[in-house]
Amino acid sequence: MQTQTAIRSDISRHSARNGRPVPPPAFNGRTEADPFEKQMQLMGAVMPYPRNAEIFGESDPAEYLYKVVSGVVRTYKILNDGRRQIGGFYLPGDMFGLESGDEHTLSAEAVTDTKVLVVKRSTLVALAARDAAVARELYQLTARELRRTQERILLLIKSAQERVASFLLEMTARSPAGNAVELPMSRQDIADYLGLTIETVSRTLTSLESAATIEVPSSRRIVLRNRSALNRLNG
Amino acid sequence: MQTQTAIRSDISRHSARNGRPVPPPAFNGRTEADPFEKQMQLMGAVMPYPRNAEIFGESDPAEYLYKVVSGVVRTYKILNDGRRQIGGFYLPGDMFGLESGDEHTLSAEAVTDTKVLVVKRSTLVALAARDAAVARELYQLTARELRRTQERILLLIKSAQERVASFLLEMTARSPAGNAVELPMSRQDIADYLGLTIETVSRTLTSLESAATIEVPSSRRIVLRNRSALNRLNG
DNA sequence: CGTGCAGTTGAGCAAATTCAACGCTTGTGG
DNA sequence: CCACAAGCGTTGAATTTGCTCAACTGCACG
Repeated sequence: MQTQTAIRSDISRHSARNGRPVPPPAFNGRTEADPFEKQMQLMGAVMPYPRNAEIFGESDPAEYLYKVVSGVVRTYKILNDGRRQIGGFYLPGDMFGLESGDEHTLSAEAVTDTKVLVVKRSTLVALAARDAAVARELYQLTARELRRTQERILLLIKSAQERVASFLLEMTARSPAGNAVELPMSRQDIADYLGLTIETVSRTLTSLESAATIEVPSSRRIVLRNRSALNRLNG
Repeated sequence: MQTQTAIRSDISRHSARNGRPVPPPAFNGRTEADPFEKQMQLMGAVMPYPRNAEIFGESDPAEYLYKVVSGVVRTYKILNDGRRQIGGFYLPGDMFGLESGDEHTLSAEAVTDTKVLVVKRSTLVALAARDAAVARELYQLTARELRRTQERILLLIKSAQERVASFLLEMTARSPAGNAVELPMSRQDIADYLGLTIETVSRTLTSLESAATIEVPSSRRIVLRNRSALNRLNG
């Protein structure tokens, strides 16, 4: 049992701006502009969310699908004892809100100021019914999400060192390039993602640093010094 | 870090019988016979697998989809340090082998003597391209599996007591009825499913028993005596 | 009746958490 | 411009949890 985040105090400071959909601007996600992409953009609207704003809540009707245009999003669930488990971080180009059913099983918040492409699910589903390519894409997206989730499970049975190492490798792989990552999320976010406490995350990072595996020039910035050591930890 | 199963000795005793497909017999899964069901049965063949036989391996081409007709199946992955993580248990009526991509990410084995309906994935995908209802079904199945996997993640951040309690509740909910469950799997299987050791599982069960929350008349049989206590633990 | 396997139990230990204190940065108000 | 509060991150010490190693029981099978 661990404590993790209880109820976070800064959420309500920025309440979700339910602004009006604006016309989709130039899209700069990371995936190529395939037909599915284009459909999404035509059907959807880009919405801005300030840092820590809620994008949807745990039991909201799952009316929309979302794609990150810029910024970073986290999905999470609060357990009844107050702990928080983060389901995933979504970077530009990633889609989220794919759970089945009529209601979301997770909540979603903006980690940083974020722009999100929002598409009505029913529109997409209707389109999928007519266009097999769209249906296939929808299926693939979900299957990929499933695969990622299964990998998370493997993560969660490992030691703290292994979890942190895997996390760093994952984030580096998903970030622009090179051996350096700018982590957009707090230690608490990382801890709640990995199922650890902030203290353990912090300690693990310092221990990796003193082993010359990584460098931590500033708390949000990490440089990978010895990638093979990390890979060895990765299991 | 934990040890869990290293390499299990009894696997090779029963090698996978690659028997010839037999005509689908009367289907007795738990889901209703919708059109999708019927398609599956028409396209597929029921294959028998003896206890502990491998149904598919981790890097096998993901050529088929599977549905449990009778018996129980486990999917799992072996980590490079020898530990085993069980991805899930599949009871009659459940489908497995849904991961995306060309290769399976998990292996699958029969927990008990099992009959499995096997359907060529390409056949189903081709059908999905023509029939939107099938496509939708395929999507729904995957989305449901995703949801279940997300719930597993919540399980894995909890304490040993909570994990075992959740497991018992899950199995009871999925089993025929009543407050009693016949667990088809070994303690090792349970441990590798919950990310614990067999000792911890065993101790937790005895502790639940001495708290009068459950009864364990025989090691594979569990009676739930105080469901609300279990639910309280469930988080 | 002995062997092997599955499960339980116990004692010691290692890892991660809890509780607590402290430093650093940032933002705010006087 | 400075003082100070608040948030974030790090570090230390004590504690708890679950793991490791080991012994032992019950049971099935030859």
